[in-house]
Amino acid sequence: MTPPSAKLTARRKSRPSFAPLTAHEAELAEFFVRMAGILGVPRSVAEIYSLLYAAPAAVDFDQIQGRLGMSKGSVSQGLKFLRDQGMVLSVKAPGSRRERWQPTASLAASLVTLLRSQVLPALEQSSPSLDRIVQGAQDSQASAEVIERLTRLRRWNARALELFPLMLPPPRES
Amino acid sequence: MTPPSAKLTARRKSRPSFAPLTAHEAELAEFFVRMAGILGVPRSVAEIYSLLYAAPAAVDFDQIQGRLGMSKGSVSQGLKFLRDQGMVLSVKAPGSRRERWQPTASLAASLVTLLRSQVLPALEQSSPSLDRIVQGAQDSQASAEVIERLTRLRRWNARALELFPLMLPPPRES
DNA sequence: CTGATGTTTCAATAATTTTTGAACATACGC
DNA sequence: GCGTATGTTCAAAAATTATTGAAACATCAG
Repeated sequence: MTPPSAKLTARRKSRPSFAPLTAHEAELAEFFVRMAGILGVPRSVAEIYSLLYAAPAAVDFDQIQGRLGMSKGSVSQGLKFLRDQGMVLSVKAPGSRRERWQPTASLAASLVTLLRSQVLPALEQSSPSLDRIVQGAQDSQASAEVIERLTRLRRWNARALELFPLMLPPPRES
Repeated sequence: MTPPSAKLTARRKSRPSFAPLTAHEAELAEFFVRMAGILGVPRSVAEIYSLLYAAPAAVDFDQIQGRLGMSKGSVSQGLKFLRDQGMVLSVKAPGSRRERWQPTASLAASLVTLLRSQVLPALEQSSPSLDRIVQGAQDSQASAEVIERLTRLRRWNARALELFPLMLPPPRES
């Protein structure tokens, strides 16, 4: 599979053959993958972020694909996700169309954004539901115990809903 | 499929034909399912918990299976999960072998336990990894920027690891 | 003791999620 | 403006995760 001479096959693009991850890079990736897993973020996304996180400089599309050995589709979708979450940003080298990626400043902020994007919609959707449910429990002659439980649930939901926006201002446009 | 008369088929056990969920019960279940989804807890487990949560009294195995329309296997596994997380407990009616289930007192406490069970192992596993990684970055001449990032990551990890045990005493045996 | 009742186990199946790759769009350097 | 380097889309395949159901197991009432 490996061409005898790189020069011969490299007439056109000089496909660079990327280094596999170092042991440390792989270990860091496992860390990010584990943590991401808790929030339901797919492995490929965590791997991409990890690579950028430990990189000495911004990394371009082909390097990501090459070093992680994943498909173009995955890299594209993974970067889209990370971009949408505000976890990475791209810089363009002058005189090249190619984008190069790096993590944004604060991982903490990114995580809050990520959490918010998962939890907030659920909370919002639930608010009217919980109102109806508590109402229903009171109308039917539910036990005091159950009404107490449900009311507490609603209180939590409302409180979380207030609290979340305070944790960080919503991501602004660039 | 439906027998003409329940009495005829019910000679032996009087299979009780369970009521489907009320609208409010279903809505509450959706709430729990959504929230559980964030932590990767399967739908069936959330449904079981929800049923118990809104029930006026402890609920037995067959009722859970019947009202939720799920298999014995799912009910058994779901209860095992909830039991292991300390989210439900069983009471036995006297003179009956059958267990009846109800939610434990504090949902909040249960959630912390659940979170812990997901996050703690990841943190613990990661600790030595991160040490090695930071070490490696320093040994090789990584950029100050990267070393800074990795060091911060390790600090976080360590802090979280200290903090978690404080949030709630580990579940004690009964 | 024993047999029916109540529960667990687990291999097979179903459902869901993730990844791939080839076709399609875009825009930039020339 | 053209042609191609650069990225995106999306349907299909692969991988993962959840559910089922039948058989094994356990336990207690009689």
